[in-house]
Amino acid sequence: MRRDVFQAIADPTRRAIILLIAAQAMTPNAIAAHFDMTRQAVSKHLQILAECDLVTPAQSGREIIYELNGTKMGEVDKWLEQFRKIWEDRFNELDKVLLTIKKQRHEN
Amino acid sequence: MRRDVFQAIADPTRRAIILLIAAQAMTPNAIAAHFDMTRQAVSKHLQILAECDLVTPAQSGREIIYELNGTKMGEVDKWLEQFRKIWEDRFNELDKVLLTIKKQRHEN
DNA sequence: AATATAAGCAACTGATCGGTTGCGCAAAAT
DNA sequence: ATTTTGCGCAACCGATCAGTTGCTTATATT
Repeated sequence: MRRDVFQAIADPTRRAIILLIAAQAMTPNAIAAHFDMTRQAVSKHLQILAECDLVTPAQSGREIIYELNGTKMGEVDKWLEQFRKIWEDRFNELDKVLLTIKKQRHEN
Repeated sequence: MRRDVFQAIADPTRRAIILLIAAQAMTPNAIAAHFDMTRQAVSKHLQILAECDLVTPAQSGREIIYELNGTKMGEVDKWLEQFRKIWEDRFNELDKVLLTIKKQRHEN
């Protein structure tokens, strides 16, 4: 059971769920309605997301509302930080040739 | 064959490889020396990383030097961008109670 | 020319994954 | 009080995965 954030966001369905409840916290049934798959399947994904604290369940009567824990996403961001410098430097190297392309990137 | 960047960085070994060649471009054999696994296993990982352009092979005689394509990591960063606002807002909501914690976070 | 080395490719294997169906339980609705 | 609804849990299944061994090819070395 290696449940880290990276493995959690690897699945496209899981990413879609995250995006969905980012806008609005939801019950498993409500989430499942957005996908072509069983509630149980969605529940499994939610369980995985909950295991690594990407999502927090809040019981309300017989319903369980899952909401996004946005903070946890920072872990991925932190890992990415290591490379941010590299891909910035890479741009600096190609200064002359890619200067125009760089400009375009900043324009949109 | 769903070879997206997210699936690529899901594997811990793959992340380690990325980190390794980020510092220094390497041949499969050189990379394999850093892990407790066969060269072929590493080669498979490299193939996956290459398939989604996270890594670029450069033939040099009979050797193939794999180097990191840092730019590609931006795709993950772009996806993360959607949530950056959320996890910043979350902090603003909890203003009073978490102010001290926020301070601690900024101190280290 | 013979040998050693670097690497990709193919076939196989056990483990994990994403999904299903079927069940039991507790909260709402009737 | 009975039924419906929302949910988690468990067992099962086919597909994919991470790793292995064995082979071939091509470039260096001797």
